[in-house]
Amino acid sequence: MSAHSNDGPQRPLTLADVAKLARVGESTVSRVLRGHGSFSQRTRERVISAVEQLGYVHNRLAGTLASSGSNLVGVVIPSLANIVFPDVLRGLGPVLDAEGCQPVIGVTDYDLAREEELVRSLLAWRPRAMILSGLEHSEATRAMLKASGVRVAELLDIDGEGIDIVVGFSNRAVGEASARHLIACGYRSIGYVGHDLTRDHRARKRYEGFCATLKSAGVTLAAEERSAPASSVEAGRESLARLLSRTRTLEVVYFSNDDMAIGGYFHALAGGIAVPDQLGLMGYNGLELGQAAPLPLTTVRTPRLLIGESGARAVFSIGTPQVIDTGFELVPGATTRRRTA
Amino acid sequence: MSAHSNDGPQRPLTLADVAKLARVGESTVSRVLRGHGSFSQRTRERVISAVEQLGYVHNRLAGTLASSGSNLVGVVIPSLANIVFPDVLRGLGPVLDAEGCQPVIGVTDYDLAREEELVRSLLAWRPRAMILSGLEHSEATRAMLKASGVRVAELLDIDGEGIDIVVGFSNRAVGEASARHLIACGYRSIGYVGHDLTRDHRARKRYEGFCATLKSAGVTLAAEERSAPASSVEAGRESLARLLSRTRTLEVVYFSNDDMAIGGYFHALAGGIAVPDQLGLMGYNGLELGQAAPLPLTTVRTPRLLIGESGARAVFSIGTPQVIDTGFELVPGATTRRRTA
DNA sequence: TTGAAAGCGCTAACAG
DNA sequence: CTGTTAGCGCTTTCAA
Repeated sequence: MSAHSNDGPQRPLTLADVAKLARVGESTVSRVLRGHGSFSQRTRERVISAVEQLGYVHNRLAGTLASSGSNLVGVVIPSLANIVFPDVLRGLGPVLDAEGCQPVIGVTDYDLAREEELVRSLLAWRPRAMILSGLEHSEATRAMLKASGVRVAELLDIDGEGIDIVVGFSNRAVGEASARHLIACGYRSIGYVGHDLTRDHRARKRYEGFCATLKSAGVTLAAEERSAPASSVEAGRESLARLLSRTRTLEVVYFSNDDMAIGGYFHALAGGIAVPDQLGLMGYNGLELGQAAPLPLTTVRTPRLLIGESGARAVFSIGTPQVIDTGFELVPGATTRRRTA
Repeated sequence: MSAHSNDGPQRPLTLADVAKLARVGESTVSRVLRGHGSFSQRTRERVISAVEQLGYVHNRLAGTLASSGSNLVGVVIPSLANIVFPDVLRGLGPVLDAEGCQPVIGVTDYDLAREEELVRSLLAWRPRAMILSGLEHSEATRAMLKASGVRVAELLDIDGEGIDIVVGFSNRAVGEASARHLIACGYRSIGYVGHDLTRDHRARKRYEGFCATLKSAGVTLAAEERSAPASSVEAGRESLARLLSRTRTLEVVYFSNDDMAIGGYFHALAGGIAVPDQLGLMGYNGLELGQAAPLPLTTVRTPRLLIGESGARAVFSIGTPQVIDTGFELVPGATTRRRTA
C-alpha cells in the first residue's frame, strides 16, 4: 500500500528522500507537509505522491526540536483502577485532539515520590502543557512545574493552593453536604466505610467534611471501617459485613464511593438486610452502576468528563491562573429515606 | 527548591548552561546525566550540583533525535469507558516503567479510520514499540506499522492474522465454551443481550462462536437484543427488560459482557425474577463486580493484566513474530444452574 | 514560489 | 577520565 516492493526497516526515510524523489527542496516538502507557507499546486501534488510512494512518516521529534513546541501533553493520574480517572481522560481526549495534541500518561499509584519522578520525565519531553490530579504534590514537583513555564492544570479538587489552573469541586463540601443530607433524613446512628485515606487525599477531605458537619449537628460517627487498601465493590461488601458484625445499631452507612457502596448493597441483598428501611446506604461519584441498581443509590454526582474537558481547555488558554469550581450534585436515591423518628 | 531567585521561563536551559556552571564539557554532563560512560566522582558531584542549582530538566527530544531511539511506546485502545482497557494499561505500566518507557495513549472509539490517524501520529514520535488492541486494522495502518520497523503487539484477540506479536485468547472459543456450558446446564431456550457488534469485533467473534456452538447442538437463539451502542450496566438492564417483554419463555440469557449482565441481574432483582431458577444469566470478563454480587455471576474470566504485561514484555524482546495464547477460564457462578429437565 | 544554509539541544565517536 | 567535533531530521530565515 505504502512502500516499494522491498519493504522492511532499512535506513529510516527522511524528508530528504522525499525531496529527492519529488525533485524539490527539503524546505518545500516541509511546507507542504505542514500546509504552512506557500507552494504551487503542482509542487504539492509531486510531494504528496512522493510521500505516499515512499510511505514516509513525518518525524515530529526533529520537527519539535527545530521549532521548539511539542504537541505532547503530560497527564498524571493516581490510578487506572478507579473509573473516575479514565472518565477524566475521556473528557480530556477530544479537546487534546482538537488542539492536535496527544496525551502522555503517567500513573502514580497515589505516591507523591512516584509523581515527582513522572513529572520530571514528562517534562523532559517539553510538553505543551501538564495536567495533574489533586493539589497535593511534593515541593520539588511544584518547583519543576513552575519552572517549566508550561501551563499546568490540577484537576478534581479545589481545597487547597494550586500551581496555575485548578478545576474541580470541593471534596470537603461534598462530605459536608452528604452529612447534612443524612442528618436531614433523621439518621443519627451513622457509620462510615472507606478505603485508605492516607493516600487518597480527596477521599480524606470528604471524610473530614463529613465528620465536621456531623459534629456540628451533635452527632458522632457510630462506627467506621476503613481497612481496604483501595476502593472496590468486594472491599465495600466485606467492610460493611465487618462493620455490621461489630455494630448492629447502625441506621445508615456512608461509603467512600459508589463502588464501595454497591458492595455494601450487595452485602445487604445477600444477607436479607432491608434497604433503606433497616439500613440506609450512601455513596459518592454518581456512577451509572449505582443509578442502575434496583434501588438507585443515594450519591453525589461529580462532573468528571466536564472536569477533564474544562481542564484541557484551560491549559490551552492564555491568561492568569484561575480556579474553576465545577460544583457537584447531591442525588437523593432510594437507598436512604426520610425517617419519622 | 530548584532554581535561582529569578525564576521563570526565560531562555530554556540547556546542557551547555550546566556544563559552563560545572566547568566541564557538554558530553561530560551528558554522560553523568545518563549514568553512561565514565567520569570521576568529583566531576559527577559538580555536575549534579550545577543541575540542581539551575533546575535543569533534561531534553529528551534532542537526546532521542541524537541517539535515535525514544522511550515512548505508542498504545492504541478502542475505549476508556470499558474497564477492560484500563486493566490492560495497568498490566502494561510496570513493564514499560521497568524499561524506562512511557506510554503515549490514543483512543480510537472503535473506529478504524481514527485508529489509522492515531497510528500515524504516534509513529511520528518514533516510538520504541507499538501496542494495539485486536487484529482488525485498515490496510494502511498495517502497512505503516510494518514499515516502521518497530515491534508491534496486538492484544486481546488471537482469531486472525497478526502483524508481529499477538497476545490474547480466542474470543470465538470463549463464545463456544459459553454455549457449551449453557447447553450442558440443560438450557434450551437461550437469549442474547449485547451491544453494537459491528464495531466491537471481539464481542462479535464471541457471539459468532456462541451461535455456532448452539447450532451444532441443534439449538438456535430464542431471542436477542443488541441495540445498545456501547456496553453498560444501564444498557444491560434495559435490554433485558425489552427482551423479556418480547419473549417470556427464556430460560437463560447470555450477555456480551459482565456490565451488561449485572444490568440484567439488577432488572431481575427489581422485577422479582428469580435467578437462576426462573432465569439464568451469564456474562463475560470475570469482573470483580460480578463476583461480588449476591449471587456470583457465571462468566468467563479473562487475564487482562497478564495480557498487558505479556504484550509489553514481548515488544521488548527480540525474536520472530509469535502468538501468545493466554487462555481464559469459564467460571460457573450461581446465576446459572444445572437443570433437571 | 522555491532552495540553501544555519541551527534546535543532545549524543556518539574520537582524540587526548 | 574528559573535551571536541560531527551530526540526528527537521524548521526557519533569507535570498533568489
